[in-house]
Amino acid sequence: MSARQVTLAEVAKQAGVSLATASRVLNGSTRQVSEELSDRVLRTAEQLGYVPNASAQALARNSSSLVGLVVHDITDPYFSCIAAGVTRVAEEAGLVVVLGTTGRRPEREVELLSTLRAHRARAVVLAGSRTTDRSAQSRLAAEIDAFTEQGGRVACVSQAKLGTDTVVPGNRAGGRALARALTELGHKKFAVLGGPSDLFVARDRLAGFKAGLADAGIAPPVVINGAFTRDGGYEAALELLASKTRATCVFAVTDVMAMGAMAALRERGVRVPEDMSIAGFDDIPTLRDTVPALSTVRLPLEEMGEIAAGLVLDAGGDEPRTVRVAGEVVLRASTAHN
Amino acid sequence: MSARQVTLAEVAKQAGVSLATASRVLNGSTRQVSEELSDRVLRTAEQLGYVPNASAQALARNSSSLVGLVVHDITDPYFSCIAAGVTRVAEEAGLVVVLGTTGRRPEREVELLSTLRAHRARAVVLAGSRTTDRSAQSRLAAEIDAFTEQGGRVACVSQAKLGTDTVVPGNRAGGRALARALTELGHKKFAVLGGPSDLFVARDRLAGFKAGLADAGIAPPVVINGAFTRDGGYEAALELLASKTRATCVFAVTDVMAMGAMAALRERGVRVPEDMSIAGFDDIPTLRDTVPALSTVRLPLEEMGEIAAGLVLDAGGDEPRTVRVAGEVVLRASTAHN
DNA sequence: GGAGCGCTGGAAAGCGCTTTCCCGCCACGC
DNA sequence: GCGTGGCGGGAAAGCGCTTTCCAGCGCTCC
Repeated sequence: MSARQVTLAEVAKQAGVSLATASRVLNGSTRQVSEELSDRVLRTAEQLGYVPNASAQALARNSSSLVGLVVHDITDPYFSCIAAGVTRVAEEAGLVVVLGTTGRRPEREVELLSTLRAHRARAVVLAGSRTTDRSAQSRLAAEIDAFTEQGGRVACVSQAKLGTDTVVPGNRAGGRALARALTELGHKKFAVLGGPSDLFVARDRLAGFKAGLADAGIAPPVVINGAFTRDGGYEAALELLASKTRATCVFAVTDVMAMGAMAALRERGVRVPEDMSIAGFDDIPTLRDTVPALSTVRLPLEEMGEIAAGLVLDAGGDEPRTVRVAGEVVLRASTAHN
Repeated sequence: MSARQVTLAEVAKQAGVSLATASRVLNGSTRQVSEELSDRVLRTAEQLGYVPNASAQALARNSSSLVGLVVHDITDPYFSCIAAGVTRVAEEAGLVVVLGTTGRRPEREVELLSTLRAHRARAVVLAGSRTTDRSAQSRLAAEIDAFTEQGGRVACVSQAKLGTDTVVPGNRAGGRALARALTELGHKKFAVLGGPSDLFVARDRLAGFKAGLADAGIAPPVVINGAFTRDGGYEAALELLASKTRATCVFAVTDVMAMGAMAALRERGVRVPEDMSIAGFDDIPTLRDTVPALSTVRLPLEEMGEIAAGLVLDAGGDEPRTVRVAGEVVLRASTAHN
């Protein structure tokens, strides 16, 4: 194995031109090369099966064709949708996506960023949501600085106070609109399965929801925090039931949590929506066919990924840019009139 | 921006040692370095925030720390689960995962492999399923050869006759076992929503299913082919209904297709499982909470990703290895006695 | 008709790192 | 006492590419 690798030098020699000329032909430089030589080089390269060594190019050019993508958990459809958007844009731009997963550990995010820096990634999209953990935040900020210092660009999806380009979904506005829609169905007593309290996304959705209830002059909801996962929703729902709170409508800050919650309700014989209405947030495509269909706030997740990738790939000014993406309330069968 | 990048040379100079020594300290070489110098180098590196330039390392060592992962569609939970397994193992090994998506275009797979080759990726996991398309296969095989020639390793998930390491899920056996389980429920008339006819995964599951029916002395099923997606399942189910076939049980070769099919049935007023039983294949975790709960064949998807990554990362002999992974029939509420 | 210019091609200097090779030093053994 | 290894340190030769700089050439323009 390991047959000698074809190098530019070999192509050049075979084609009877200099290294410089071969390089110019095979990698669109500004310089012109006569058609004759150009043809010869192209043909030889083709024939030898030449593939440029990306590491060498990266080293010589001091910039690679790597784009980082950092998510908490790629099996979470929220992230996989964003990932799809990011990869599409990156691939169109001829770049290659490096996927890192943090497992929701903030320090892992820092590590990944550092690795990406080592690889001289040209840009990074941070899709994991920020937390209120001060020290984690500051270490992350330091890494981000180091990264941008080096000429790399960084964009975040969802809330971030990191001075980077950001795609901000309308978490608060969405939560608020959802609350209003639900009050219009006649509900008066709400509960919220709120995700980890230190997560900005969760906090914003909750805050918006509370504001929406307040708008309608309705009492604040009972809030039960839990993990940002299916199981988190499940546990939180059980806790809600155990607490004997008399809510008629539950808002889970995530579709995935809502799924877990519905499972819990079902197990306990609570019918949705007859006994309890439930709504989520995100409108995960994979979950659209569930029964009862989940009321939620639709976020254009793939598009958000695309936007983030777009931001991070075209240079832009020094000003951090912010793109707001609105959520749209979608009422389906999981919420009923009360 | 773009403050000068800290290089090994600077660290070495600051620490008052040679480049060689600094390199040896900072990248576990076989050579020993005295504790004193070692400490000095480490401290200086730390202090200067030195991060090795991965491209330069890759170039000098002629091997990178990149692992490729090629999937058709990262939003498909089947692939995202596998991706999770692959990334976990790769990250534990200190490697970095490059994610490529093909959008189910075979030529894109070839392109990606070529890109990965350019990056001197040390290994690639091909998770997309193979088709019967001869020419696409042969071009892919050529790229795989080129890749391995260069010292890279390749592993495939699911059926592949490509001479690479492979993780083979028990598609046929699973289909067969499922068929038997369903006949034991008393069903006699089956339909299959079969996915694209040129896809090995689909064919195998179908073939196994047919074999299982034959085992039970039951007539072959009506087969309706469609795309390997939710919408494919939806369309196929509509077609099935339109065909007036009198099946009491439908097998969709994929959970995702089964979801689409259930949606179609529901829309048409066909109750599951009362009027029609339905089963899928894969046991996608995200879909486990659907109602009615989907009967299926469970595949340990994440584990399959882990295994594939494991195969591809530890050198192994020249013999292509094959790891078989069994599917386990899980009957739930979507299939009823007949 | 010669100075100046634009254009193409090639030589060569890096890019930041690894690794070979060599050198000096210090036991150690006879 | 002196050859012999072994060992830690450094100089320097690459790894495969890009890009600067220069040389040569055919023009145009006074």
